[in-house]
Amino acid sequence: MRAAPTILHLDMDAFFAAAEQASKPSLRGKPVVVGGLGPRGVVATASYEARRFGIHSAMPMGQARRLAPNAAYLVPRFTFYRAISGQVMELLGRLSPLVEPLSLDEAFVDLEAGGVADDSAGARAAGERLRRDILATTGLSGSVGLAGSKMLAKIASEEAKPDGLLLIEPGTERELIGPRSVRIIPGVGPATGEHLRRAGIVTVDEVVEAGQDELVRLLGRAHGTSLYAMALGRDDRPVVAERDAKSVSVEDTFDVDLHDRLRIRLEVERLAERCVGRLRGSGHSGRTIVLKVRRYDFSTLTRSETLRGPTDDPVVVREAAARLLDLVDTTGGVRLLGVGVSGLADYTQEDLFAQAEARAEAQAGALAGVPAGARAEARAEAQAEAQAEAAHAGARAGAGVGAGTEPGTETPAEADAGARPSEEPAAALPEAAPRPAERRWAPGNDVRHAAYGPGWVQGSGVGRVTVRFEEPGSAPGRVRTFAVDDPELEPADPLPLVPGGATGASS
DNA sequence: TCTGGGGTCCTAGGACCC
DNA sequence: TCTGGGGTCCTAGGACCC
Repeated sequence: MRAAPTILHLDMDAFFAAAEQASKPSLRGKPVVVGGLGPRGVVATASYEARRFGIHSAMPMGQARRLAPNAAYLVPRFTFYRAISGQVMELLGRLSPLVEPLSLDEAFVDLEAGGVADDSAGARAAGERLRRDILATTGLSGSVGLAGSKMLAKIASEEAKPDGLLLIEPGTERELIGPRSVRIIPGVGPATGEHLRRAGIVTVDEVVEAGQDELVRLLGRAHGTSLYAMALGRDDRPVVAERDAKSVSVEDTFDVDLHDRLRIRLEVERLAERCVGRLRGSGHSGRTIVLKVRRYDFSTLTRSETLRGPTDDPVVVREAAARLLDLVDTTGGVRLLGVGVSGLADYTQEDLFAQAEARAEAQAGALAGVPAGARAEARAEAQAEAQAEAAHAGARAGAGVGAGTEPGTETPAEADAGARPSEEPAAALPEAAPRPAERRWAPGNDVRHAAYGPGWVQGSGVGRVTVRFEEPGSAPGRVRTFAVDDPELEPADPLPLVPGGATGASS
């Protein structure tokens, strides 16, 4: 807790929905819901107009549609949001070298480290200027919290929403948060909140009264001590600019439960390859393979296997995932499958492949007649050896591989593309299907018509697609309907929200 | 039309080692 | 002769966040 409120927390207001409203004039002032549009979709973001109907993040789409049948329902366009996020993060970077992004729409900034503010007046001025700059360059509003610690800055931005700024003067935090619900403290969710309520603890002041020992008894060592400190306003966590990724994972929920064991296995293998594509894209290899299975009854289990050394070989990961699947009873059906890799090492091993392959082949030959699992293990071990040697020899293995690609940033389409590494040993897998019409013409996607110009998909079905022709700077536009295979209509990139601005989106 | 996808951190038990 | 006591790694599950 520092003496001046120089930690800033920025949170963009209803980010995905606001970006859609900014890019689609006819939706401004209207309820907009962004999220999965399939039978098992949930709300990612609801515009403030939609929130008035009771719609909120993580709500099942079906429920949202019942509450607001006339709202606009759109698929998320991550490439577009990422481009806007990049503009915002760039503005934050001008304030300080210490910027800690928490997601596409949220970040901490250490103003003191940037030398832009060392007291309340300076911090407030920097926050107000930032909000103006964000509006000018993106057309969107963000809320700013300023305080002497991360926790309080985050609480402040939440209180300031929407489109506001709140500065918590150091020394006033106890009176501000004391009477409030414990749920305002980041990290206290539904389960912890309920746990505390049953112990008679509802407000932040009551957390303080309970004392550290009681909280540790109720919540465990780490959670108990940190909650007690937070309730007292004590939080010395620094703003950290670079945080290393700890894991990479991909998962799919299926529109209908999967029962066929072969199909389940095939999906696991595809997920494993997609996961490796992302792993490599981020310049990592990893040692622990995790399989996640959500069953028909929503019960979720994970099975993991730790290899002798890190790998980014699609075959090794695929075979490990398949072995893990053998440990799982899928009777009754499966609604979600996921594959992840953790225990990440900071390099890829592309230049080690030749060695590893040669070794693995030699060993596989020696192991003829040994079960597949054992062969894969031998292969992983051979790789681990090759890697250890390379690391020892140069410590520069894989430097620069995957440059320019951030982890976890693909759109579904990009992820699909990345799912098939060029070394691709998965010839046995079916070819990627062409993008189905439902995806190509998903509601919200940008299009361009040879005669009518830029617009966006309002809806599609039974061989037709309805397009509204408007763009960020235009007046609300008109709607026209076309055949889904109309040669004059094609998908398009998002247009800049602000004249002269760049979206950076190219896909 | 009940419940996404990508993460982080913590706990707890057993194995293993000194 | 009723069993030690830590660390560390691995696995599984759960809470939480956006």
